This record gives sequence, structure tokens and C-alpha cells, in this order.
Amino acid sequence: MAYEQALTALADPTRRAVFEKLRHGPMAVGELARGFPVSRPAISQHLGALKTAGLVRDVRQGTKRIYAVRPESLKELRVWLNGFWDDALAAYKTALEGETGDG
Amino acid sequence: MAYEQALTALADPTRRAVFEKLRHGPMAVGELARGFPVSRPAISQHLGALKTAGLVRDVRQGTKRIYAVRPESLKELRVWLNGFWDDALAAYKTALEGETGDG
DNA sequence: CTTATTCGTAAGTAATAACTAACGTTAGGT
DNA sequence: ACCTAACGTTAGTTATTACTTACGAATAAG
Repeated sequence: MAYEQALTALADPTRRAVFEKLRHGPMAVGELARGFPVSRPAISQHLGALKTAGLVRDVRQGTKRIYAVRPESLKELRVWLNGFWDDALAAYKTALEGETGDG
Repeated sequence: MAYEQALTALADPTRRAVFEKLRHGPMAVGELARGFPVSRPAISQHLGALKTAGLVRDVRQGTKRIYAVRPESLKELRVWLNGFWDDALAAYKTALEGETGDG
């Protein structure tokens, strides 16, 4: 159920880039917004969407707000994708057998 | 580069449901559209989006058109997600060490 | 050649989403 | 108390997108 919200959240390129920036560790909003062609409030809204989707969590640290990746969300995505992969691959092999089955 | 288009394509719920319907094997458009509250042309457009994203392929079979998942696209998604998972988990552990390091 | 099936495409519309600008809030410093 | 820094939120605007309806193309059958 949760992987669906994650997929929806990861659709937007800017939001995906923000998420990628958190890949190697937590970061504050200002630092996250740096380098993007859009305003800081826009990044803030993207972070809100990522948080709603369960992809990130945030902690206050003075006046700053530190965002970090939530590993559990990635785990759910992996479970879904691996399951899909297994089924699709099995179906793919079955289809190949059907094509080359009797010459 | 291709996993990004896949993520964008998998954002829409209807399109995701269509893709899920191909999980266990190929299927024609009419059969795919069956059971959805939207029209067949809408499903056709979703299939076009999935094809552009590289998630599915299609083959003509008489007047019908059979769609099937393209395993390679899933593989690219898995590579990206697994890499992200590794980095994020390492960063998560590092963050925990920082918190409980000398406490 | 005509007819029925199955499907893609084009045009137009309504809903959604990303963005900016302005404002309010909280924490830290002087 | 005053000021600055860092950030979230709201309102309004524009661009994107999902959808329906109408139409056209390709295949199979008679």
C-alpha cells in the first residue's frame, strides 16, 4: 500500500533530485535547495510530499530542519519490485517456451 | 537514465493497475481495459505511455495487439533501487553511530 | 468488395500539480 | 527587546495530464 505513494512521489524530476541528494546522508533544507533553479519554498513543498509518502523523515536542529531518507520505505519498494520481477520473469520464460516449443 | 522515465510512468494509479495486470503474462488491450472505470482509448493511451517509458512492448496478433512487460526495464529499476538502498542504509548506520557513538 | 472487430490517434475539456510571491513562526544572537 | 537566519504555509497562477468523444486504419471473414 505504501509503495504506491512512494512511486507517485518519485515521479517528479525535481523531487527525485532532492531525494537523490539525501542518498548519502541527512541534509538541511537550505543546503538541499542549493543548486536548484526553483525557489526554496518549492523545495520545501517537495520535501513535504516526500514526507507524506513516507520516503523521508525530518528533525529540528536549531533553526534548521534536517531531512533524511527513511530506509523502511525503500524496503517496501524493494519488496514490491522484487515480487514483480519474479512474476514477470517467470511469465517471460513461459512466453518463450510457447514460441519455441515445437519448432 | 531509463529508470527515471519508468518512475514517471508508474506514478498514475490507473496506469500502475494496467501494468500490474501484465504481471503474470501478456494480454490484449480489450482484456486489459476490462474492469476499469475508464474508456478503452484511455487504457490505450496509458499503454502508449508505458511503452514510451520502456516498461512494455507490443506485438500485433491479427486485429488484436498483445502487450507484455519488458523485463529489462524492471532490471534497470532494480539496479537503481538496490544502489540507493545500499547507500541509504550505510548513511543510516553512520547516523546511528553519530548519535550513540560515545553515549 | 463489404462488414465487423480491435485498436490507435486527434481534439477538446476538466482536474491536477508545480511554481512564485508574500507572510507567519521558531530559534539563536546581540 | 530587537534583529537575523532558516523554514513552513497560504493564495493565486500557469503548465501538465488524464479523460471522453469522434474518427481513421488494419485485419479477418463472408
